[in-house]
Amino acid sequence: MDSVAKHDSSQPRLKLHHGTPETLQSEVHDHLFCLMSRQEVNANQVIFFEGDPCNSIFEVAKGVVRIYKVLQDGRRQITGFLTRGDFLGLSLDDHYVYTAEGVTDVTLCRYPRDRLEKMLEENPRLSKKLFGLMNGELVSAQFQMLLLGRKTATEKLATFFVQLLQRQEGTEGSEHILNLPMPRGDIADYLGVTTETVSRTIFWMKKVNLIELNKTNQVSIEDLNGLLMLAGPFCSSRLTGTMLNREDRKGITVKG
Amino acid sequence: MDSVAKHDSSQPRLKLHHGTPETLQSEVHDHLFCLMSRQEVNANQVIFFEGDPCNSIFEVAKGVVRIYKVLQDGRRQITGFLTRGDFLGLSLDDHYVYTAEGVTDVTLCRYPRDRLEKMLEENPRLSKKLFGLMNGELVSAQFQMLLLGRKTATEKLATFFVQLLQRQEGTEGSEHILNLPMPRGDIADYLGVTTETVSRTIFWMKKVNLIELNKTNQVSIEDLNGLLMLAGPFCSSRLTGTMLNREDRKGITVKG
DNA sequence: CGAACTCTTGATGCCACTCAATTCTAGTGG
DNA sequence: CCACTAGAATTGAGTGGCATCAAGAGTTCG
Repeated sequence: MDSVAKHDSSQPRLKLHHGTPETLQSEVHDHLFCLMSRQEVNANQVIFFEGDPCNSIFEVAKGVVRIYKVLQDGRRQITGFLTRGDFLGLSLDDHYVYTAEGVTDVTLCRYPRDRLEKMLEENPRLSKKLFGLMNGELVSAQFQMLLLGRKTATEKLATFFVQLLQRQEGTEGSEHILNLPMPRGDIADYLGVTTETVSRTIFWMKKVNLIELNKTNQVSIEDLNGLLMLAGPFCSSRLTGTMLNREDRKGITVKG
Repeated sequence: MDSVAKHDSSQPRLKLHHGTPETLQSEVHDHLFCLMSRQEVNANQVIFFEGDPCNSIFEVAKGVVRIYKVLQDGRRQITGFLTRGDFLGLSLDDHYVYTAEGVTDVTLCRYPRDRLEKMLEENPRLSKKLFGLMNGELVSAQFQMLLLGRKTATEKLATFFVQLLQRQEGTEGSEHILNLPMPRGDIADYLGVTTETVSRTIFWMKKVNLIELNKTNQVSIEDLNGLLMLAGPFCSSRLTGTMLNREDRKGITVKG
């Protein structure tokens, strides 16, 4: 096979899942097409539990999935929201290391793990692509650790909005309309804060004209630069270009 | 060169880096032996900066390395401490995504990235091994997100101690002596707290007889079960076996 | 022995959590 | 079409865990 990518590249999309170019997903998908079976999952339905034997690997075709880990007393940390093209359960472990649930109704492509692994060994190209996928996840995991350990609630929310914007870049006609398919509690558990804090922070952002709240699940971005400043320049390794120092950020913070 | 591992394997080690069996490292090491060059790094010396062009990949042969990301104002999040057998800069990106420094004096094996990548494409076995390595890192990154987002300072410290114990399992004669090669500030930036909090928490643990403080950089574990309870049952996916509920943990917390 | 650390300890303050009440929203059945 | 209801989101008041600021005590090393 020649070196030209097979998949549709008609429109110049900038969609960056977890910092990984979309080309990867498509190519993996092509490679695995033969193994695929479909699966539908309802909102809030569990796809698999942490600790379940890992027989299948999934690709999200439609909808949003949350993956998370919990402590015994119920404290939950959502480690990612997965959308079209993202992979679920991608590991060499015998057991899933996190629980996966639908946020919305979800359509999944399901690949049997044993056959996938066999293909991996036989096909270096595929192997490299999956390697790239995992790498992207690792990179975004490190960004998330920075966020969880060192950012304030406001900065966390700002970063989250910027992340979502990057993801849906090019997919929506309106550039600064941001949909929030997940409830506040999910956002909170993703950012390591409480729902109340999410709510209050969103209100604050509205007050200082960073965003506007259209519906409960939809905000419009009024001041992208302001958000970027709050989020910090490296919020997901691309999109920034502008280096900004602390003073600038402070300027935003007191503005309202 | 034959297939027998080159480095010392005289004693039955159970060392689990980031949840990955040590066998992986050895095998990768053997595969890459031909490419290797050595490099010495002093304590607190930078190995590479985040954003530097990524021409080399490193394996830690001796010493401890910290990898971290920073915000503009200097807030730092350490995303990992790497020891013998761990890989540095393992990614397909053109630039390093974190900064790496020696905690102690460090000896590194250095592999040129381009040649490593070529080998990856030609050698599915090697590819699979590296895949496993990355997978392990991803798994521990998810544990760390749970820790950073949802655990209290005390639980964080307890988890950290248990992690270190697992790592040095089998390498030391004395089972419950724990060495802390890194300063308090590093521990703080790894756990998302301040040095003061680390200091106070360690003192508290001593007070309630969970640990004993031998030297500044060495503690002895007096009550491993107590630590495990505080850390939570899944603190790094193995070693636990015992499921414990909230009440038990509370019991510990008030004990002193 | 003193300089420069790192680590500890104390006092105070604030951000975000907790608890609680109200409002909003979406879905249901009359 | 409009109550009615359950769950989600917001809002408010009060608290507490951890950060901040500031000394003081060890430790290392020339």
